[in-house]
Amino acid sequence: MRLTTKGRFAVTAMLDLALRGGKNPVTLAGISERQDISLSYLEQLFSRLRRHELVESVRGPGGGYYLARPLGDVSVADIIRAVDEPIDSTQCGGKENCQDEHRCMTHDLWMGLNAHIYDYLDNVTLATLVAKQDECKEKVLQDRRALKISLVA
Amino acid sequence: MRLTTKGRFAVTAMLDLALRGGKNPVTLAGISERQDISLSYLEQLFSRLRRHELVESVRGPGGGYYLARPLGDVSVADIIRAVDEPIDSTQCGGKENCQDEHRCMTHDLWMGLNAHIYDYLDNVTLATLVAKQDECKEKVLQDRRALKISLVA
DNA sequence: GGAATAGTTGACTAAATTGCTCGGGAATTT
DNA sequence: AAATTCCCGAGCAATTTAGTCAACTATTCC
Repeated sequence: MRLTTKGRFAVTAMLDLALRGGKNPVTLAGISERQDISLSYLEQLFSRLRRHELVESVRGPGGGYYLARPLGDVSVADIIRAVDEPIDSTQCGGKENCQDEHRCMTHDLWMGLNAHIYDYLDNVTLATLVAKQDECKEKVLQDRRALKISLVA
Repeated sequence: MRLTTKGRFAVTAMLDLALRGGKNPVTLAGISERQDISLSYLEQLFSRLRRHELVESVRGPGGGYYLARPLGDVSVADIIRAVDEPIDSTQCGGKENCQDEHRCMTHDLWMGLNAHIYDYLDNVTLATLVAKQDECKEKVLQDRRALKISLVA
């Protein structure tokens, strides 16, 4: 599993999609502007997201992308898996011979670590993130209210 | 937090160090051979690990590296933090203005996710990995015994 | 039908990162 | 003194990241 800015961009974009996505599709141009990601890069990312059936597209005016599944069914791990190349995993390329001390070490252990991280990211869905987003918004409102009061007082 | 092959190499090397490290320092040449990582690359990685005080070095014949702390005090996150560049975190570069909807999203949420992953990796130490390694060895021995029995029978 | 909108695709590129070579040091042991 | 080993910097090929550009197709609206 690789965790790079690429995956971050993809998650951010998908989250934008999740937040804006009502009945109408969301345009890449809009995401590009709001999230400050270049349009062409988004095109590349969404090409993959579409091939992995995480989003669906509508062409023409009023078109754009929308999520192919409910928020709770799209995990962060799904998104990262979609935009990152297949990852050749370990250097021994799939030989599961645990006999050799080294293989066992580099292979098995790191894979276990990997699996655990995936496990976690598999359980963080867009729904989770949207919920947190709402929480955050709520907090901002509260802060503003508090600020107003302190200014008045 | 970035999770790349670089960090993987570093963790693998440190694990090798942990497994071999008795009273005598372990040479990079040895790690290089056992783990199939180029010596020069190891030198670069260990230069950072040393600067982060995760390892200590002894020069001259019979020299090498040894862990600067007990196994349980070196987490995978420590290692990755050491070899990966300071990571400029988010694009907004540290402005904590949650006011703006986008910043809040890309910044706060991803940072939370990050924190969670770190949280996990902070709790996986070399001691944890060594324990797993021993488990694995045990398994191999059992398998061999089973194989022997089935061959004899 | 024609214009505008948006996705689709492919080629190409600049910059950064990865992983490595080489060459020379400096410290330490024998 | 010689061998060993860490130390360090320059440089380099391959890959990845992030992006530009250009041509194309499907769709909607007029």
